[in-house]
Amino acid sequence: MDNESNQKVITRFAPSPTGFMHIGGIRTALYAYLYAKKNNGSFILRIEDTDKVREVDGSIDHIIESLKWLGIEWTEGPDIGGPNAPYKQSDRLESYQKYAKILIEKGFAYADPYTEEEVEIFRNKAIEEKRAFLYRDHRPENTPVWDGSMPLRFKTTNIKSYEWEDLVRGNLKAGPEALDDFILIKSDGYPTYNLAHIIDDLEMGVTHIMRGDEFISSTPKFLALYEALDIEHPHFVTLPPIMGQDGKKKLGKRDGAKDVLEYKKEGYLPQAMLNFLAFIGWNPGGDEKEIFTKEELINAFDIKGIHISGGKFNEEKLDWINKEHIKKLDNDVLEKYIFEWLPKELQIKKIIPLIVERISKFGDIKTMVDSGELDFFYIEPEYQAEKLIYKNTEKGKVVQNLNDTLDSLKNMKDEDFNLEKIKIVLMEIADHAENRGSVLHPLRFALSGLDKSPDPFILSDILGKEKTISRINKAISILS
RNA sequence: GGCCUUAUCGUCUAACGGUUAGGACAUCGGCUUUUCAAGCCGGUAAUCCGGGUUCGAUUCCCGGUAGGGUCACCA
Repeated sequence: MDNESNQKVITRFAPSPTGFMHIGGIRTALYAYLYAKKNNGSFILRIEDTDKVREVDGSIDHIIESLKWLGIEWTEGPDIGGPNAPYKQSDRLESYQKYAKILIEKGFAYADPYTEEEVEIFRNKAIEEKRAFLYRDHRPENTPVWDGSMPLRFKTTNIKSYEWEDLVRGNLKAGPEALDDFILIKSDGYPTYNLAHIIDDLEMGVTHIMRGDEFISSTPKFLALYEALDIEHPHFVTLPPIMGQDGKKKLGKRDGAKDVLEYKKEGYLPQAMLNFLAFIGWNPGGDEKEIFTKEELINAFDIKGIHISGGKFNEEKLDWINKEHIKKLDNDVLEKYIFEWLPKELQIKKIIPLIVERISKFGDIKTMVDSGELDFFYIEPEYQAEKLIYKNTEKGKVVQNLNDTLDSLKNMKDEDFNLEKIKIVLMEIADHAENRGSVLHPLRFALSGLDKSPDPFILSDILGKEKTISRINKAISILS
C-alpha cells in the first residue's frame, strides 16, 4: 500500500453530462477506480452538472452505461446513493451557498458588478496587448452587496507564488500571474467547477484527485481557495494527456475522440479496452507482460507508475490487445460473444467452430462480419477466374483437380459428408497431386471467393454437399 | 504573448549514474502448415541539440529547440 497515512483512500470520477464519454475521461475514471480498489477504498461517481447551458439530455445514463460496460464500478453514486448523497451537484446547491456565505463573511468573496460584455472588453484588450487576462486588474473599489443576481467572485488577497506537490509530477510551482479573482457562483445561481469540486471533495472526504494536466494551471487558484476556507487539499494526481492518433493534439471530443461505446459497437471487448487504456499513461515496469485482466490491473496499479508525458492513442495496439483477450476467453463466453455479432443467417451452431478458429486470427468478429468473410455461407461468391489458379499451376491442371475433387465429393454418401470424412477424401487427392496447394487453393477459393478464409474442409462441411458441389461446378465452368 | 509543463526505436514503453540501451505493436526476412491467413524464429530501428557536474551520463543542472496545457459566468 502506498497510502502513507493509513487514511481510507477515497477517489472520485466527476464528469459533466455534456455528451458522450471519450477515451480520456474513461482513463481518468479507470485510474481513480484502480487506485481506490487497490487500497480497499471508495470510488465515488459524482455528476458535475452545474453548466445548464452545455448539458446534454441523456448524458448521465450514457456515462453510467459506458462505465458499466467496462466494469468500472463505483461504491457511491447518483444511481445507488451512499453516505455522501446527493451525488449530483445540482442537488447540492445549499452546500455551495453555505460556503459562499462563509467566504463573503471572511472577506474572500465579492459581487462582480460588471456585465459579461464589459468583462469581455477587458479580456480582448489584454489579448490584443498579448498579455494574460487578469480580472483582478479591474476589480472595482466598492462592490455591491451580493444578492445572487450577479456573479460572486473569489477575492485574491494574497498575491504570491505557489508551490505544491503532485503525486505524479513532483513539485510544481506557479507565479502570481496564475492567481485571479475567479467566479465562485454564476449569475444563474449555480456554482462554477472551481468552487463546487472543492466543496464536494471536502464534504465527501476525497483523498486523491485524479485529473488531466489541464488543471495544473488553475491549481494555484484552488490552493488560494483551500487557504481561504482553511481546509487541507486532497492529494493531486495529474494524469498525462492522451494524444490523437495523428500525433500532435491532445485527444478531445473536438479532435475525433470517439465515444467509448463506439468501441463496443466495433467489437472490442471491455477487458481489452480497459487493458489498453490503463497502459496509455501507466506502466507497471518490467518487461514481457502486457495482457492484464481487470483484477491484475488492480493488483499492479501504483501511482508511481503513472507517466508524466503524454502518449498517443494507437489503435493497432488496441487491436492486438483485443485479439489476445479474445484468445483467453472460455469457449462458452466466446460463443456468446460470437452470437451477438453474427448476422441472423449465420446464427447456427455449426458455424461456431469455424469462427472460433478464425476469430483469434482476425482479432474481432466485427471485422470478420464487415469484411464479408462470413458472407460466403449464404451468398454465392463472385470472383475472377485467375483467382482460382494456384501459383504457376497450369489452368488445365487446376480444372482437372477441381473435377477430381468434384467426383470424390459427389461419391460421398450424404451421411458421411462431415468434416472428418471430407478431410480424408480431399487430402487423398491433394497428396497425390504434384503439390497440395494446386488442389486445395482452387477449392477453397471456389467455395469462399476470399483471399483469406477458413480451410476448404470446414467450408465444405458448413456449406453442405449440395452447395459445395454447385460451387465447384461453377468454378469449373468459369475456367473452361 | 505571459505562466506552467514535457522530450528513449515509426508507435507504446523499460532503465531509478556504470546495460552490447531491454520489451511490445507495426514493419521486413525466414521456418512451418492444408492455399491465404494465423503461429514460431530472426532482422532493421531510439536516448532532440549544445553546454556543464561526474572516473562515468538516457538518468542530475543550465541554455536552446520542438511539443502539450492554460489565461471562460466550461469542466
